[in-house]
Amino acid sequence: MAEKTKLWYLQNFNMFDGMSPKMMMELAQNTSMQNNSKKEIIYFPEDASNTIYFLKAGKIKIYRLSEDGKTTTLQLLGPGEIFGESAILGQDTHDNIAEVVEDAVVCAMDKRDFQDLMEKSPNLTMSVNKFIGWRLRKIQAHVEDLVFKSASQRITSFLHRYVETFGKKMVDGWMVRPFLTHQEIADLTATARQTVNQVLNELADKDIIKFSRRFLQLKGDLDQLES
Amino acid sequence: MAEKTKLWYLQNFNMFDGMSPKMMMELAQNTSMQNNSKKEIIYFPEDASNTIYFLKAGKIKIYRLSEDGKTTTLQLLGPGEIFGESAILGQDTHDNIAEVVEDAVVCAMDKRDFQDLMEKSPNLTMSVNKFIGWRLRKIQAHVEDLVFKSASQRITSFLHRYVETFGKKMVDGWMVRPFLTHQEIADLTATARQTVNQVLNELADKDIIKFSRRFLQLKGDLDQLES
DNA sequence: ACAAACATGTCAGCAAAATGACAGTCCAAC
DNA sequence: GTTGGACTGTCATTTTGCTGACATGTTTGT
Repeated sequence: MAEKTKLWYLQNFNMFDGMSPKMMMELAQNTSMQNNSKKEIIYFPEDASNTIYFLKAGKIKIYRLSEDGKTTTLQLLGPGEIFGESAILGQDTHDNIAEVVEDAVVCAMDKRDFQDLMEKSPNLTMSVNKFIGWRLRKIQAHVEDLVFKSASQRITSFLHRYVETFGKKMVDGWMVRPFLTHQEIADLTATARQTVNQVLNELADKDIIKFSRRFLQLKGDLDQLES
Repeated sequence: MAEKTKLWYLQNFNMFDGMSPKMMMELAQNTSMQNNSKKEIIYFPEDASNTIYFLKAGKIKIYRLSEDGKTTTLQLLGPGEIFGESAILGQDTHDNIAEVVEDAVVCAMDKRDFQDLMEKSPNLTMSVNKFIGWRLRKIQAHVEDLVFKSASQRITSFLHRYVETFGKKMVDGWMVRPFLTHQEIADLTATARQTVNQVLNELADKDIIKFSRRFLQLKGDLDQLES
Protein backbone atom coordinates (compact mmCIF):
# COMPACT_ATOMS: atom_id res chain seq x y z
CA MET A 1 0.00 0.00 0.00
CA ALA A 2 1.25 3.47 -0.84
CA GLU A 3 2.96 5.32 2.00
CA LYS A 4 0.74 8.25 1.31
CA THR A 5 -2.37 6.25 2.01
CA LYS A 6 -0.88 4.86 5.19
CA LEU A 7 -0.02 8.34 6.25
CA TRP A 8 -3.58 9.34 5.82
CA TYR A 9 -4.67 6.32 7.78
CA LEU A 10 -2.50 7.34 10.69
CA GLN A 11 -4.18 10.67 11.02
CA ASN A 12 -6.80 11.05 13.73
CA PHE A 13 -5.00 9.09 16.37
CA ASN A 14 -4.66 11.82 18.96
CA MET A 15 -1.60 10.03 20.15
CA PHE A 16 0.24 11.35 17.14
CA ASP A 17 -0.87 14.94 17.46
CA GLY A 18 2.00 17.33 17.28
CA MET A 19 4.43 14.91 15.74
CA SER A 20 6.69 16.14 12.98
CA PRO A 21 5.83 15.16 9.39
CA LYS A 22 9.16 13.41 9.19
CA MET A 23 8.30 11.29 12.20
CA MET A 24 4.89 10.54 10.81
CA MET A 25 6.50 9.37 7.60
CA GLU A 26 8.70 7.04 9.54
CA LEU A 27 5.69 5.72 11.42
CA ALA A 28 3.85 5.09 8.18
CA GLN A 29 6.77 3.22 6.71
CA ASN A 30 6.79 0.82 9.60
CA THR A 31 3.08 0.25 9.67
CA SER A 32 1.22 -2.52 7.99
CA MET A 33 -2.46 -2.43 7.31
CA GLN A 34 -5.02 -5.22 7.53
CA ASN A 35 -8.72 -5.72 7.16
CA ASN A 36 -10.32 -7.99 9.69
CA SER A 37 -13.87 -9.15 9.56
CA LYS A 38 -16.29 -9.84 12.36
CA LYS A 39 -15.37 -12.63 14.76
CA GLU A 40 -11.77 -12.75 13.66
CA ILE A 41 -9.37 -13.04 16.56
CA ILE A 42 -6.41 -10.68 16.47
CA TYR A 43 -4.58 -12.30 19.31
CA PHE A 44 -5.02 -14.94 21.96
CA PRO A 45 -3.64 -15.12 25.47
CA GLU A 46 -0.11 -16.53 25.48
CA ASP A 47 0.49 -15.23 21.98
CA ALA A 48 3.74 -13.34 21.75
CA SER A 49 3.09 -9.67 22.14
CA ASN A 50 5.38 -8.08 19.57
CA THR A 51 2.95 -5.78 17.91
CA ILE A 52 1.03 -2.69 18.78
CA TYR A 53 -2.23 -2.09 16.97
CA PHE A 54 -4.07 1.03 15.90
CA LEU A 55 -7.73 0.70 15.20
CA LYS A 56 -8.68 2.81 12.21
CA ALA A 57 -12.23 1.61 11.70
CA GLY A 58 -14.66 -0.88 13.19
CA LYS A 59 -14.89 -2.20 16.74
CA ILE A 60 -12.71 -4.56 18.71
CA LYS A 61 -13.38 -6.14 22.06
CA ILE A 62 -10.75 -7.16 24.56
CA TYR A 63 -11.98 -9.96 26.74
CA ARG A 64 -11.07 -12.80 29.07
CA LEU A 65 -12.30 -16.30 29.63
CA SER A 66 -12.53 -18.05 32.96
CA GLU A 67 -11.61 -21.66 33.46
CA ASP A 68 -15.24 -22.72 33.32
CA GLY A 69 -15.90 -20.93 30.07
CA LYS A 70 -17.42 -17.68 31.26
CA THR A 71 -16.58 -14.49 29.43
CA THR A 72 -15.98 -10.96 30.57
CA THR A 73 -15.25 -8.11 28.26
CA LEU A 74 -12.77 -5.58 29.57
CA GLN A 75 -13.03 -3.04 26.81
CA LEU A 76 -14.93 -2.23 23.68
CA LEU A 77 -12.73 -0.18 21.40
CA GLY A 78 -13.68 2.07 18.52
CA PRO A 79 -11.82 3.97 15.81
CA GLY A 80 -8.82 5.94 17.01
CA GLU A 81 -7.97 3.58 19.84
CA ILE A 82 -4.83 1.59 20.45
CA PHE A 83 -4.62 -1.98 21.63
CA GLY A 84 -2.02 -4.63 22.24
CA GLU A 85 -0.19 -2.00 24.26
CA SER A 86 1.09 -4.66 26.63
CA ALA A 87 3.84 -5.05 24.01
CA ILE A 88 5.36 -1.72 24.99
CA LEU A 89 4.60 -2.26 28.67
CA GLY A 90 7.18 -4.94 29.11
CA GLN A 91 5.06 -8.01 28.65
CA ASP A 92 6.04 -10.62 26.16
CA THR A 93 2.77 -12.46 25.93
CA HIS A 94 -0.81 -11.30 25.81
CA ASP A 95 -3.20 -12.17 28.59
CA ASN A 96 -6.44 -11.22 26.88
CA ILE A 97 -8.24 -12.01 23.69
CA ALA A 98 -8.78 -9.34 21.05
CA GLU A 99 -11.70 -10.05 18.76
CA VAL A 100 -13.30 -8.07 15.97
CA VAL A 101 -16.86 -7.04 16.79
CA GLU A 102 -17.47 -4.96 13.70
CA ASP A 103 -15.40 -5.29 10.53
CA ALA A 104 -12.21 -3.45 11.25
CA VAL A 105 -9.22 -1.80 9.67
CA VAL A 106 -6.21 -2.30 11.84
CA CYS A 107 -2.72 -0.84 11.53
CA ALA A 108 0.01 -2.93 13.07
CA MET A 109 3.50 -1.92 14.05
CA ASP A 110 6.37 -3.88 15.47
CA LYS A 111 7.00 -2.99 19.08
CA ARG A 112 10.70 -2.37 18.51
CA ASP A 113 10.00 0.10 15.75
CA PHE A 114 7.58 1.85 18.04
CA GLN A 115 10.02 1.88 20.90
CA ASP A 116 12.71 3.33 18.65
CA LEU A 117 10.30 6.08 17.76
CA MET A 118 9.54 6.68 21.41
CA GLU A 119 13.20 7.10 22.17
CA LYS A 120 13.54 9.66 19.42
CA SER A 121 10.44 11.57 20.42
CA PRO A 122 9.80 12.49 24.05
CA ASN A 123 6.61 13.92 22.72
CA LEU A 124 5.39 10.54 21.67
CA THR A 125 6.45 9.02 24.97
CA MET A 126 4.38 11.62 26.72
CA SER A 127 1.36 10.81 24.59
CA VAL A 128 1.78 7.14 25.26
CA ASN A 129 1.89 7.80 28.97
CA LYS A 130 -1.25 9.85 28.76
CA PHE A 131 -2.95 7.13 26.85
CA ILE A 132 -1.96 4.51 29.39
CA GLY A 133 -3.15 6.73 32.19
CA TRP A 134 -6.47 7.07 30.50
CA ARG A 135 -6.71 3.31 30.07
CA LEU A 136 -5.88 2.83 33.73
CA ARG A 137 -8.58 5.26 34.75
CA LYS A 138 -11.13 3.55 32.56
CA ILE A 139 -10.46 0.20 34.11
CA GLN A 140 -10.53 1.65 37.62
CA ALA A 141 -13.93 3.07 36.82
CA HIS A 142 -14.90 -0.40 35.67
CA VAL A 143 -13.92 -1.80 39.06
CA GLU A 144 -15.88 0.93 40.78
CA ASP A 145 -18.96 0.09 38.72
CA LEU A 146 -18.67 -3.59 39.54
CA VAL A 147 -18.42 -2.89 43.22
CA PHE A 148 -20.86 -0.05 43.75
CA LYS A 149 -23.52 -0.50 41.12
CA SER A 150 -26.29 -3.04 40.75
CA ALA A 151 -26.60 -5.17 37.64
CA SER A 152 -29.28 -2.99 36.13
CA GLN A 153 -27.38 0.18 36.93
CA ARG A 154 -24.34 -1.24 35.19
CA ILE A 155 -26.41 -1.99 32.13
CA THR A 156 -28.00 1.45 31.90
CA SER A 157 -24.77 3.24 32.49
CA PHE A 158 -23.10 1.08 29.88
CA LEU A 159 -25.78 2.10 27.42
CA HIS A 160 -25.08 5.69 28.34
CA ARG A 161 -21.41 5.32 27.51
CA TYR A 162 -22.14 3.32 24.41
CA VAL A 163 -24.51 5.88 23.00
CA GLU A 164 -22.19 8.70 23.97
CA THR A 165 -19.11 7.27 22.31
CA PHE A 166 -20.57 5.48 19.32
CA GLY A 167 -23.88 7.18 18.67
CA LYS A 168 -24.92 10.03 16.41
CA LYS A 169 -26.83 12.95 17.83
CA MET A 170 -30.16 13.47 16.13
CA VAL A 171 -32.76 16.21 16.47
CA ASP A 172 -34.76 14.18 18.97
CA GLY A 173 -32.11 12.05 20.61
CA TRP A 174 -29.39 9.63 19.58
CA MET A 175 -28.96 6.75 17.18
CA VAL A 176 -26.35 4.00 17.22
CA ARG A 177 -26.00 1.32 14.60
CA PRO A 178 -25.42 -1.47 14.52
CA PHE A 179 -26.36 -2.53 18.03
CA LEU A 180 -24.82 -5.30 20.08
CA THR A 181 -26.37 -8.62 21.00
CA HIS A 182 -27.74 -8.97 24.50
CA GLN A 183 -25.04 -11.49 25.28
CA GLU A 184 -22.35 -9.03 24.27
CA ILE A 185 -23.83 -6.43 26.60
CA ALA A 186 -24.03 -9.02 29.34
CA ASP A 187 -20.33 -9.78 28.94
CA LEU A 188 -19.48 -6.10 29.03
CA THR A 189 -21.45 -5.46 32.20
CA ALA A 190 -20.85 -8.70 34.05
CA THR A 191 -24.52 -9.59 34.08
CA ALA A 192 -26.67 -12.39 32.69
CA ARG A 193 -28.14 -12.25 29.22
CA GLN A 194 -31.66 -12.47 30.63
CA THR A 195 -31.09 -9.50 32.88
CA VAL A 196 -29.94 -7.42 29.92
CA ASN A 197 -33.06 -8.39 28.05
CA GLN A 198 -35.23 -7.38 30.97
CA VAL A 199 -33.57 -4.01 31.53
CA LEU A 200 -33.66 -3.23 27.83
CA ASN A 201 -37.35 -3.96 27.65
CA GLU A 202 -38.06 -1.95 30.76
CA LEU A 203 -36.36 1.05 29.20
CA ALA A 204 -38.32 0.53 26.02
CA ASP A 205 -41.54 0.31 28.04
CA LYS A 206 -40.73 3.62 29.64
CA ASP A 207 -40.24 4.93 26.12
CA ILE A 208 -36.67 5.96 26.81
CA ILE A 209 -35.12 3.77 24.14
CA LYS A 210 -36.17 1.86 21.07
CA PHE A 211 -34.04 -0.98 19.82
CA SER A 212 -33.67 -3.92 17.52
CA ARG A 213 -30.77 -6.03 16.36
CA ARG A 214 -29.70 -3.35 13.95
CA PHE A 215 -29.93 -0.20 16.01
CA LEU A 216 -30.35 1.44 19.37
CA GLN A 217 -32.25 4.67 19.51
CA LEU A 218 -32.31 6.92 22.53
CA LYS A 219 -35.31 9.21 22.58
CA GLY A 220 -34.21 12.45 24.14
CA ASP A 221 -31.33 13.23 26.40
CA LEU A 222 -28.38 11.12 27.51
CA ASP A 223 -29.02 11.71 31.19
CA GLN A 224 -32.11 9.57 31.06
CA LEU A 225 -29.64 6.72 31.13
CA GLU A 226 -28.38 7.55 34.55
CA SER A 227 -27.74 4.73 36.91
CA MET B 1 18.59 14.86 55.41
CA ALA B 2 21.95 13.86 53.99
CA GLU B 3 21.97 12.99 50.32
CA LYS B 4 23.82 9.87 51.16
CA THR B 5 21.00 8.61 53.33
CA LYS B 6 18.47 9.45 50.69
CA LEU B 7 20.54 7.58 48.19
CA TRP B 8 20.40 4.58 50.40
CA TYR B 9 16.69 5.02 50.75
CA LEU B 10 16.23 4.95 47.02
CA GLN B 11 17.85 1.56 46.68
CA ASN B 12 15.60 -1.45 46.33
CA PHE B 13 13.08 0.14 44.07
CA ASN B 14 13.46 -2.19 41.11
CA MET B 15 12.42 0.68 38.97
CA PHE B 16 15.86 2.19 39.45
CA ASP B 17 17.85 -0.92 38.69
CA GLY B 18 20.57 -0.32 36.18
CA MET B 19 20.55 3.44 36.55
CA SER B 20 23.88 5.21 36.62
CA PRO B 21 25.19 6.42 40.00
CA LYS B 22 25.10 9.93 38.64
CA MET B 23 21.45 9.61 37.83
CA MET B 24 20.72 8.13 41.22
CA MET B 25 22.42 11.09 42.83
CA GLU B 26 20.22 13.42 40.88
CA LEU B 27 17.17 11.47 41.92
CA ALA B 28 18.18 11.64 45.55
CA GLN B 29 18.70 15.38 45.38
CA ASN B 30 15.18 15.91 44.18
CA THR B 31 13.57 13.61 46.66
CA SER B 32 12.07 14.60 49.96
CA MET B 33 11.40 12.18 52.73
CA GLN B 34 8.48 12.01 55.15
CA ASN B 35 7.20 9.81 57.91
CA ASN B 36 3.49 9.18 57.95
CA SER B 37 1.63 7.42 60.67
CA LYS B 38 -1.38 5.17 60.48
CA LYS B 39 -4.60 6.73 59.18
CA GLU B 40 -2.86 9.74 57.70
CA ILE B 41 -4.14 10.63 54.27
CA ILE B 42 -1.48 11.32 51.67
CA TYR B 43 -3.85 12.64 49.08
CA PHE B 44 -7.55 13.04 48.42
CA PRO B 45 -9.45 12.94 45.16
CA GLU B 46 -9.36 16.30 43.39
CA ASP B 47 -6.04 17.12 45.02
CA ALA B 48 -3.54 18.34 42.47
CA SER B 49 -1.36 15.50 41.38
CA ASN B 50 2.10 17.02 41.18
CA THR B 51 4.03 14.45 43.07
CA ILE B 52 5.09 10.88 42.62
CA TYR B 53 5.63 8.82 45.75
CA PHE B 54 7.96 5.97 46.58
CA LEU B 55 7.00 3.81 49.50
CA LYS B 56 10.08 2.84 51.46
CA ALA B 57 8.45 1.25 54.47
CA GLY B 58 4.99 0.56 55.80
CA LYS B 59 1.75 -0.02 53.94
CA ILE B 60 -0.51 2.32 51.99
CA LYS B 61 -3.96 1.66 50.63
CA ILE B 62 -5.43 3.30 47.56
CA TYR B 63 -9.18 3.40 47.77
CA ARG B 64 -12.38 4.99 46.55
CA LEU B 65 -15.62 6.06 48.13
CA SER B 66 -19.03 5.82 46.55
CA GLU B 67 -21.66 8.50 46.86
CA ASP B 68 -23.44 6.61 49.59
CA GLY B 69 -20.33 6.16 51.65
CA LYS B 70 -19.22 2.69 50.67
CA THR B 71 -15.54 1.98 50.32
CA THR B 72 -13.55 -0.14 47.95
CA THR B 73 -9.83 -0.57 48.14
CA LEU B 74 -8.08 -0.80 44.81
CA GLN B 75 -4.60 -1.61 46.04
CA LEU B 76 -2.66 -2.39 49.14
CA LEU B 77 0.92 -1.31 48.65
CA GLY B 78 4.03 -2.38 50.49
CA PRO B 79 7.68 -1.30 50.55
CA GLY B 80 9.25 -0.83 47.14
CA GLU B 81 6.08 0.28 45.44
CA ILE B 82 5.25 3.52 43.72
CA PHE B 83 2.04 5.47 43.98
CA GLY B 84 0.56 8.73 42.80
CA GLU B 85 1.74 7.70 39.36
CA SER B 86 -1.24 9.43 37.79
CA ALA B 87 0.99 12.52 38.00
CA ILE B 88 3.20 11.24 35.24
CA LEU B 89 0.27 9.77 33.34
CA GLY B 90 -1.11 13.08 32.30
CA GLN B 91 -3.66 13.62 35.01
CA ASP B 92 -3.66 16.78 37.01
CA THR B 93 -5.85 15.68 39.88
CA HIS B 94 -6.06 12.46 41.82
CA ASP B 95 -9.17 10.36 41.68
CA ASN B 96 -8.43 8.06 44.61
CA ILE B 97 -7.55 8.36 48.24
CA ALA B 98 -4.15 7.25 49.51
CA GLU B 99 -4.13 6.40 53.20
CA VAL B 100 -1.47 5.00 55.49
CA VAL B 101 -2.37 1.55 56.81
CA GLU B 102 0.89 0.90 58.64
CA ASP B 103 3.29 3.64 59.65
CA ALA B 104 5.15 4.54 56.50
CA VAL B 105 8.25 6.19 55.15
CA VAL B 106 7.46 7.89 51.90
CA CYS B 107 9.80 9.55 49.41
CA ALA B 108 8.19 12.25 47.33
CA MET B 109 9.38 13.78 44.10
CA ASP B 110 7.99 16.53 41.96
CA LYS B 111 6.56 15.21 38.76
CA ARG B 112 8.49 17.64 36.61
CA ASP B 113 11.78 16.56 38.13
CA PHE B 114 10.83 13.01 37.48
CA GLN B 115 9.81 13.74 33.93
CA ASP B 116 13.10 15.51 33.30
CA LEU B 117 14.88 12.43 34.50
CA MET B 118 12.77 10.27 32.24
CA GLU B 119 13.72 12.35 29.25
CA LYS B 120 17.37 11.96 30.07
CA SER B 121 17.16 8.26 30.68
CA PRO B 122 15.32 6.01 28.24
CA ASN B 123 16.20 3.31 30.68
CA LEU B 124 14.06 4.87 33.35
CA THR B 125 11.24 5.44 30.90
CA MET B 126 11.34 1.78 30.09
CA SER B 127 11.17 0.85 33.76
CA VAL B 128 8.27 3.18 34.29
CA ASN B 129 6.44 1.60 31.38
CA LYS B 130 7.05 -1.82 32.81
CA PHE B 131 5.79 -0.72 36.15
CA ILE B 132 2.63 0.71 34.65
CA GLY B 133 2.07 -2.43 32.68
CA TRP B 134 2.34 -4.43 35.85
CA ARG B 135 -0.15 -2.14 37.56
CA LEU B 136 -2.53 -2.50 34.65
CA ARG B 137 -2.29 -6.27 34.82
CA LYS B 138 -2.94 -6.27 38.54
CA ILE B 139 -6.07 -4.28 38.16
CA GLN B 140 -7.28 -6.41 35.28
CA ALA B 141 -6.81 -9.42 37.50
CA HIS B 142 -8.86 -7.59 40.11
CA VAL B 143 -11.69 -7.20 37.61
CA GLU B 144 -11.43 -10.85 36.70
CA ASP B 145 -11.69 -11.82 40.37
CA LEU B 146 -14.74 -9.64 40.86
CA VAL B 147 -16.49 -11.16 37.90
CA PHE B 148 -15.53 -14.81 38.08
CA LYS B 149 -15.03 -15.54 41.75
CA SER B 150 -17.47 -15.84 44.61
CA ALA B 151 -17.15 -13.69 47.71
CA SER B 152 -15.47 -16.41 49.71
CA GLN B 153 -13.10 -17.27 46.89
CA ARG B 154 -12.10 -13.65 46.68
CA ILE B 155 -11.37 -13.59 50.37
CA THR B 156 -9.26 -16.75 50.38
CA SER B 157 -7.32 -15.77 47.32
CA PHE B 158 -6.73 -12.35 48.83
CA LEU B 159 -5.29 -14.03 51.91
CA HIS B 160 -3.09 -16.05 49.61
CA ARG B 161 -1.68 -12.93 47.99
CA TYR B 162 -1.41 -11.17 51.31
CA VAL B 163 0.58 -13.94 52.94
CA GLU B 164 2.70 -14.36 49.83
CA THR B 165 3.67 -10.72 49.54
CA PHE B 166 3.82 -9.64 53.17
CA GLY B 167 4.41 -12.83 55.13
CA LYS B 168 7.53 -14.52 56.39
CA LYS B 169 8.13 -18.16 55.60
CA MET B 170 8.53 -20.27 58.72
CA VAL B 171 9.45 -23.91 59.17
CA ASP B 172 5.84 -24.95 59.38
CA GLY B 173 4.09 -22.32 57.30
CA TRP B 174 3.86 -18.55 57.13
CA MET B 175 3.43 -15.66 59.50
CA VAL B 176 2.25 -12.12 58.78
CA ARG B 177 2.08 -9.33 61.30
CA PRO B 178 0.35 -7.17 61.91
CA PHE B 179 -2.91 -8.38 60.40
CA LEU B 180 -5.71 -6.30 58.94
CA THR B 181 -9.14 -5.69 60.41
CA HIS B 182 -12.02 -7.63 58.93
CA GLN B 183 -13.45 -4.44 57.55
CA GLU B 184 -10.22 -3.70 55.71
CA ILE B 185 -10.29 -7.14 54.14
CA ALA B 186 -13.92 -6.64 53.22
CA ASP B 187 -13.05 -3.39 51.43
CA LEU B 188 -10.22 -5.09 49.59
CA THR B 189 -12.35 -7.96 48.37
CA ALA B 190 -15.65 -6.19 47.80
CA THR B 191 -17.45 -8.25 50.40
CA ALA B 192 -19.27 -7.59 53.67
CA ARG B 193 -17.44 -7.54 56.98
CA GLN B 194 -19.60 -10.40 58.28
CA THR B 195 -18.70 -12.58 55.33
CA VAL B 196 -15.01 -12.03 55.97
CA ASN B 197 -15.50 -13.01 59.57
CA GLN B 198 -17.28 -16.18 58.56
CA VAL B 199 -14.69 -17.26 55.98
CA LEU B 200 -11.85 -16.52 58.36
CA ASN B 201 -13.42 -18.64 61.06
CA GLU B 202 -14.13 -21.46 58.65
CA LEU B 203 -10.48 -21.53 57.65
CA ALA B 204 -9.48 -21.53 61.29
CA ASP B 205 -11.90 -24.40 61.98
CA LYS B 206 -10.28 -26.38 59.21
CA ASP B 207 -7.00 -25.63 60.94
CA ILE B 208 -5.57 -23.95 57.85
CA ILE B 209 -5.00 -20.60 59.49
CA LYS B 210 -4.77 -19.13 62.93
CA PHE B 211 -5.36 -15.45 63.45
CA SER B 212 -5.91 -12.62 65.85
CA ARG B 213 -5.81 -8.88 65.57
CA ARG B 214 -2.06 -8.91 65.65
CA PHE B 215 -1.13 -11.70 63.28
CA LEU B 216 -2.17 -14.15 60.64
CA GLN B 217 -0.54 -17.53 60.65
CA LEU B 218 -0.84 -19.98 57.80
CA LYS B 219 -0.18 -23.52 58.88
CA GLY B 220 1.53 -25.25 56.01
CA ASP B 221 1.58 -24.48 52.33
CA LEU B 222 0.29 -21.48 50.43
CA ASP B 223 -1.78 -23.52 48.04
CA GLN B 224 -4.22 -24.37 50.79
CA LEU B 225 -5.53 -20.89 50.17
CA GLU B 226 -6.69 -21.68 46.69
CA SER B 227 -10.03 -20.45 45.59
C1' DA C 1 -36.42 -22.18 0.04
C1' DC C 2 -34.88 -24.53 3.88
C1' DA C 3 -32.42 -25.91 7.69
C1' DA C 4 -29.25 -24.97 11.21
C1' DA C 5 -27.43 -21.80 14.06
C1' DC C 6 -28.02 -17.97 16.54
C1' DA C 7 -30.74 -14.41 19.16
C1' DT C 8 -34.66 -12.85 21.91
C1' DG C 9 -38.50 -13.12 25.36
C1' DT C 10 -40.37 -14.87 29.60
C1' DC C 11 -40.82 -17.26 33.86
C1' DA C 12 -40.26 -19.95 38.12
C1' DG C 13 -37.00 -21.38 41.47
C1' DC C 14 -32.89 -20.87 43.92
C1' DA C 15 -28.64 -19.52 46.21
C1' DA C 16 -25.17 -16.52 47.62
C1' DA C 17 -24.27 -13.00 50.25
C1' DA C 18 -25.73 -8.39 51.81
C1' DT C 19 -28.20 -6.20 55.63
C1' DG C 20 -29.53 -5.22 60.16
C1' DA C 21 -29.37 -6.10 64.92
C1' DC C 22 -27.13 -6.96 68.97
C1' DA C 23 -23.98 -9.09 72.36
C1' DG C 24 -19.42 -9.80 73.54
C1' DT C 25 -14.46 -8.48 73.38
C1' DC C 26 -10.41 -5.90 73.13
C1' DC C 27 -7.69 -1.76 73.56
C1' DA C 28 -6.11 2.87 74.28
C1' DA C 29 -6.51 7.06 76.50
C1' DC C 30 -7.49 9.48 80.31
C1' DG D 1 -8.46 1.30 86.82
C1' DT D 2 -12.41 2.78 84.10
C1' DT D 3 -14.71 4.13 80.20
C1' DG D 4 -15.67 4.89 75.29
C1' DG D 5 -14.79 3.46 70.92
C1' DA D 6 -13.51 0.22 67.72
C1' DC D 7 -13.52 -4.55 66.44
C1' DT D 8 -15.38 -9.33 66.39
C1' DG D 9 -18.88 -13.02 66.46
C1' DT D 10 -23.44 -14.78 65.28
C1' DC D 11 -27.96 -15.07 63.55
C1' DA D 12 -32.32 -14.31 61.18
C1' DT D 13 -34.11 -11.89 57.23
C1' DT D 14 -34.20 -10.19 52.66
C1' DT D 15 -32.78 -9.27 48.21
C1' DT D 16 -30.83 -9.47 43.80
C1' DG D 17 -30.10 -11.42 39.93
C1' DC D 18 -28.35 -15.96 38.21
C1' DT D 19 -29.82 -20.53 36.43
C1' DG D 20 -32.28 -23.50 33.64
C1' DA D 21 -35.94 -24.33 30.64
C1' DC D 22 -38.37 -23.54 26.75
C1' DA D 23 -40.93 -21.03 23.08
C1' DT D 24 -40.49 -17.83 19.59
C1' DG D 25 -38.07 -15.13 16.28
C1' DT D 26 -34.30 -13.99 12.94
C1' DT D 27 -30.30 -14.63 10.08
C1' DT D 28 -27.11 -17.11 7.10
C1' DG D 29 -25.43 -20.14 4.02
C1' DT D 30 -26.30 -23.60 0.64
